[in-house]
Amino acid sequence: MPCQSTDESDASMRQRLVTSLSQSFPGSALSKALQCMNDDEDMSDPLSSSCFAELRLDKEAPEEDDELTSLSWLQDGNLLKDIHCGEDENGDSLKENSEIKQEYGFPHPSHVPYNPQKHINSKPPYSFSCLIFMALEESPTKMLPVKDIYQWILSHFPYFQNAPTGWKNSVRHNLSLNKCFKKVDKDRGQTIGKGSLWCVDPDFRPNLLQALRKTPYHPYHQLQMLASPQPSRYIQELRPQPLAPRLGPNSISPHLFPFLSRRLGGPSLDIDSDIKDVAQTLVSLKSWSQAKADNANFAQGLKRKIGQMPSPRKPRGPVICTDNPSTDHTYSITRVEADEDEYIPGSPGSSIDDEYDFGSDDDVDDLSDAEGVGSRPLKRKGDNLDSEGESGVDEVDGCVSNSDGSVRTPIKRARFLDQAKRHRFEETSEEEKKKIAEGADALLNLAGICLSRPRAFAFGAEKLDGTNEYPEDSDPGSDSSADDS
DNA sequence: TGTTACTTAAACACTT
DNA sequence: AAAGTGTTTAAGTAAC
Repeated sequence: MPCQSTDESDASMRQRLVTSLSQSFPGSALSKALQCMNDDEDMSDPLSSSCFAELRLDKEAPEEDDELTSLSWLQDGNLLKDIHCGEDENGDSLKENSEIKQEYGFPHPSHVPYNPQKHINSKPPYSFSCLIFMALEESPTKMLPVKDIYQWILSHFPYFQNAPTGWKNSVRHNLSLNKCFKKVDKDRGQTIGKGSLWCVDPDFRPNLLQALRKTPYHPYHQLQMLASPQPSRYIQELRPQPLAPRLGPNSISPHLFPFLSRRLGGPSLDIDSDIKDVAQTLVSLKSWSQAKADNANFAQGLKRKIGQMPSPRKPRGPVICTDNPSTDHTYSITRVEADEDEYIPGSPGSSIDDEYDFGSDDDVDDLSDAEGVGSRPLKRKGDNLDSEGESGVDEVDGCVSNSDGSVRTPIKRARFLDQAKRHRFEETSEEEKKKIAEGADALLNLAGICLSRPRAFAFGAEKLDGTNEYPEDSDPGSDSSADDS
């Protein structure tokens, strides 16, 4: 399934990209930024400043087959299965259409950026608790009756408009059972008719943020942010630590996607700056793809290095409060410790972000928190006693029991901290691996997108209105090497 | 293989 | 009484 190749010069490619994106975002800062960049012809090798610079200059892969440069190895492992090339007369990729027409109710394919307004047949990749959380967070008062939660979900995820009504039951079920949500006291004079107002329990908000971070398709939120001049606070809080973030399969490389990455990882809320970043990234990707074709060792070395990395299916958890899934946001969650590292919503450096910081030397305690050392058992709503079999904490000596029933005593905590230190050392010594992994993640992302939607650049080319119109021939992988794969 | 997270379905009580 | 809401139980799937 060869992709269309292009003989266009980089300049003309850039021009077409600018034109297309400008049309997609008429009058926006992005258009201006693109035009500004277009006027500035001095686009000196943007690759050199990206994470791929190191990959491109990799000299350690002299042997093996040349066809690796064609990225065909991506397909060897069926990584690109179900990915098709081509467009229909409307400019939509055939792949896109095939997904729209896919059988109803299936989970959204992981290799395609999720657009809830477009992939209306795809089951949203968010759990109900995440959906409820988003609804509540986007509410001005941070509290909603179930009816309005239904409405928010319906309006933001049209999938549910045709879904069986059972999903409403699931929403209510979640509200009832999920400890992250609680009813607002009725004595506040609200007259909302039936039922109560529901809100997020502040104690568990970090858990929900964490859960949302763990879900793929953060870019959806990023796009929402672009469209919204004042993004919801929780979106801002979805960011990881800027220092040496761990990138998961769906994470954004700060080098390749500075805009998205900054949205997830940086404090800046300078929209224009970010838009310019994403525009530059788009052009950089094109330049990168051409530079890549010139280097026969590129993909080969990348492949070899990826082989040293953990399985791509295994999430390397960009964001975790703990390694223990039970400490997430579930019905039996463990509370994020507020005593040692009190969570202050929206405040920089609050606990929700600490788990990202592997870059400082004094963050072992942060790690410990991230591992749930300071976690506290969760009691079910209305319960005065810990549930049978649930983890518990000894309030006297601070021993913490894990969800597996083991108790983390102070001694165990010390051992654990030692493990955390060792882990961090390994992290440091694996610095190169991490960089390669970041590049690999981004490359897989890029390759999947470029082959499935040959005129799209990751998430950046998606229109803010969600209509998915892509710049023509802006595909960084549409060079001949990738076409043959 | 067992555990956990999550979804889905269903029943039932309560409220408006 | 009907509809909506809230709670609870149970079964099933998927990932780890």
